[in-house]
Amino acid sequence: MPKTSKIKNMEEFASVSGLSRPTVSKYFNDAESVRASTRTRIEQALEEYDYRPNIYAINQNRKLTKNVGILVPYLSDPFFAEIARNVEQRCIDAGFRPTLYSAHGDPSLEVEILDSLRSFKPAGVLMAPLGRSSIRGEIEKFCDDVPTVLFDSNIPDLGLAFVGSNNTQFSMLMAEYLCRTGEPPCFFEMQTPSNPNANKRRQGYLDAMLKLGHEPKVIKAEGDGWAFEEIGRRGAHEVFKSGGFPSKTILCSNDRLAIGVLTACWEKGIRVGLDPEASIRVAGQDDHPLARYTCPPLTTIAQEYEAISSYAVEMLTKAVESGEKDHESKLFEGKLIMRDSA
Amino acid sequence: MPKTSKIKNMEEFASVSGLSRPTVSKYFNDAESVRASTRTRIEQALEEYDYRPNIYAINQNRKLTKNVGILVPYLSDPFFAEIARNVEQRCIDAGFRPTLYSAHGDPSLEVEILDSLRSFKPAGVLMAPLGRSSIRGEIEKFCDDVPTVLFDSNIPDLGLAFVGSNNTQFSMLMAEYLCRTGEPPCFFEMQTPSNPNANKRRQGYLDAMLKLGHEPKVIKAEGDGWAFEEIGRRGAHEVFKSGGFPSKTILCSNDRLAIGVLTACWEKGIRVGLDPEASIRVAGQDDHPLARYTCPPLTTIAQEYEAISSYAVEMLTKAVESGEKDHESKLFEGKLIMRDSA
DNA sequence: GTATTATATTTACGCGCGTAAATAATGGAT
DNA sequence: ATCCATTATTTACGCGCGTAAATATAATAC
Repeated sequence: MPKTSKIKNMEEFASVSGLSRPTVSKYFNDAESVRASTRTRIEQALEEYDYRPNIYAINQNRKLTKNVGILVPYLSDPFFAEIARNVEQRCIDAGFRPTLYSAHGDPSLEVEILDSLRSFKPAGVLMAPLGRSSIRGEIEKFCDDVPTVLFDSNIPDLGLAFVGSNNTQFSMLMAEYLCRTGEPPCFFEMQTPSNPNANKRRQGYLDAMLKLGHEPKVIKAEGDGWAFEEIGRRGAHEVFKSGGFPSKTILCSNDRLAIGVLTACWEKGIRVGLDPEASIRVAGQDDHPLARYTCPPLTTIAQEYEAISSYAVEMLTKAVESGEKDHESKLFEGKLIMRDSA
Repeated sequence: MPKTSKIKNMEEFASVSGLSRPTVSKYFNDAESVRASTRTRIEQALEEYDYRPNIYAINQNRKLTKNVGILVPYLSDPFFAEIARNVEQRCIDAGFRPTLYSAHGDPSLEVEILDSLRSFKPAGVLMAPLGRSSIRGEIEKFCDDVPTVLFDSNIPDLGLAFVGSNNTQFSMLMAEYLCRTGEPPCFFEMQTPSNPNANKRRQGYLDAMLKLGHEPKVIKAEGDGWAFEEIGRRGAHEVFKSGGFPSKTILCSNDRLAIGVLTACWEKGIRVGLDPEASIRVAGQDDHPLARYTCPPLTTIAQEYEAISSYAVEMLTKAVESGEKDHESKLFEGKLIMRDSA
């Protein structure tokens, strides 16, 4: 395959493939828009001469690009890494060119990213907001300008749509399971949770306990930021110091917190799990990629990663194509994943 | 701040700030290149009118953009997420515009990304290759065209530079520590490791054992892909079935594998750690973000995340600015992180 | 104040492509 | 062969900016 001479631009490429530039241009915008015989000629020339249209020149003149921005709050969190991977793939499948960004837990960086995203003229943006600490005003302005679908964490009435999990149901489901199988759980969470999902989860717990006639007990761990495991570990140690948990069953607001609690238990010599020798049960929520590998493996609620991803991208595609702007909201239920920790 | 009228292009912006377009253009290319008084005028106008140059038009005419591509093999692996975050930040500090990509463990996707990266005309690329399964030819062609610094996993003689860890030293250090403090370790690794670092680590173990006069014992876990924890878990169970590990000390090729081994031990009811009741010691390598939170917390070798990141970006910056092409290689030593697992 | 730099303006061209309109060629059906 | 509908070509303009050269202006030195 001797790529004879370097092709510099579409003009040259058109001439070596024996066509005119506008025709070739049409092909690159939509391969189906040219006659089959023409398509073959272009594709043959493409194999022989390896030419790619200059993306900068392309996008300069297109009102709308095929770019899609994906923004998550914290990419080092495997949960977001995993969902971002999913979303990215769906975007490619839908014919977009996704680019991945992480706010690294910093609200001002989040706004900065949105700002630079603007100049990319994206067809749309898929965004999991930082949550509590997000600067609503700036995000709102962005959503006004760019078709944006929110996922994971909602900001009421913002964007084209919100796709996420029914966090209230998550905690209810788990609380009911825990009540059914042992001592009613207490609820362990961060004092200043980083996003509103945590509030929904607490509420779900409270609702379930009320419904089942048990007294709810909420315990809060101090700490800020995204080092959830450490916050969970320290928080649990604090609780141990001041008399221990009010129940032998601990429902954690999320898996990473639960992982920290497990570590604290280990450090205290407290055996966790279902077997008779264990004195405590611990459960999480999210089905973190490593939840299956904790000791004991963590009982949790699985998010519908794939359903959320595909639905979010579907929403965006629909909105981009139709230009509609009616706000929609879709919540997926979680599934109980029973493992050995509870 | 009444952003009076929408500014469409640099011409308009120049006129509202009372300057000529070429001057404004100079400012955006390098703010220091214009007189201080001019700079202030532009920046004042910038606050009033919010205008951003069209990045597509900019990059079309620049021979070299300020874009930098960052490519890692698997972003859902917290190790790579963490190092990518570091590298990204360094790039921003160095005045680049980084964009993050993950090959998601797929060699063909890796090549595809490089291919699309090409059309971005990046000033440079920072790449952690997939390793064993990388398609050398394609990557070589890419490195010929684009200034590329490899990190984490080396491909001999490719790119401007390689920056990574001294993996041989990692295993030697750990093996020596383990020998000093208990029964000499056996080495647990994947049968088909996903990158050449694993080979260096095995060699380091072999060297250390030879030097200390112990018989080395290498155990291989079956399995392919990036689900290291599962491979480690299954592999350990296989070993247990066929008589158990040849030593009470297990040095794992990496932390994720070790996490799987810990899980298998838990499932087998085997107590791991330093305390007298424990029957097995397990150590890992990498200082995975969650290594501190396993039960027991994992003794491991810490990679110099930040040193590697900053050195890699430094190499790239130097090469981009000077245009030099001499291949350089820099390895950082690891530090022993003693925790309770060994 | 004049000479010397440093910086800004004017003018003009080019980048690689989208896109529109008028025209020409092609292909299939009758 | 004829007509009509598709599809390709020709021509031409514009996008927003980089960039170069010649010129004009401002800042600094003496």
